[in-house]
Amino acid sequence: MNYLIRSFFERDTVQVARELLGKVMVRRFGDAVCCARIVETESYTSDDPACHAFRGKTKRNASLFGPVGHAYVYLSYGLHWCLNVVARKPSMSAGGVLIRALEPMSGIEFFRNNRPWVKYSDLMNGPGKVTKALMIDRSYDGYDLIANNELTFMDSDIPNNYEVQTTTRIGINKAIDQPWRFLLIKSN
DNA sequence: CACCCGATTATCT
DNA sequence: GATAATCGGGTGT
Repeated sequence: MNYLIRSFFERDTVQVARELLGKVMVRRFGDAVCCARIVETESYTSDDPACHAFRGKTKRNASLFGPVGHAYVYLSYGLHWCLNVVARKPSMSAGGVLIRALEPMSGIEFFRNNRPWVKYSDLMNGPGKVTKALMIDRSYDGYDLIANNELTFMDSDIPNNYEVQTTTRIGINKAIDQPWRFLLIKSN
């Protein structure tokens, strides 16, 4: 397995969101290497009213305008951190892919560290849960996910028994008809 | 500077 | 399936 390179993220944001399905999120806690498959993403770009960057650059969303392959981390509902990876073609001013859900593969005991009581199936099946399990907070906003190995992506093929689903995005009230949400579902 | 509300989750029933 | 929790940005006074 190889790490994803920066040019992977320097393409159309929707395409990156789709192709990120099945890739592996790698999280290192000290010497421990923990992996989780990406199973749900959403695309947000600066020409999209639902995107934080739609109304221009602010202190909060500045990372979305920064180099691709870096993280954009923001607080949702005053409670939860959400992890995005900056991705866009060069002609687009800002854009990112929201990592909405992961499926734990290895190092699960580390992912459970914060919340040992949660069911396996509730561990990373939501954007706020993803950041809890990965122990991501505001300090990772702007973090380079390509140049570092504490948190990064590995290339991987989608296993045979999974299928890709495309739906409209959820939890938003603007541009709600765009099919920019991508899921990986076990088909057996 | 006050007010409003959201790319959600946990914890009830 | 309803609702409380909780806070920083955006917007407009």
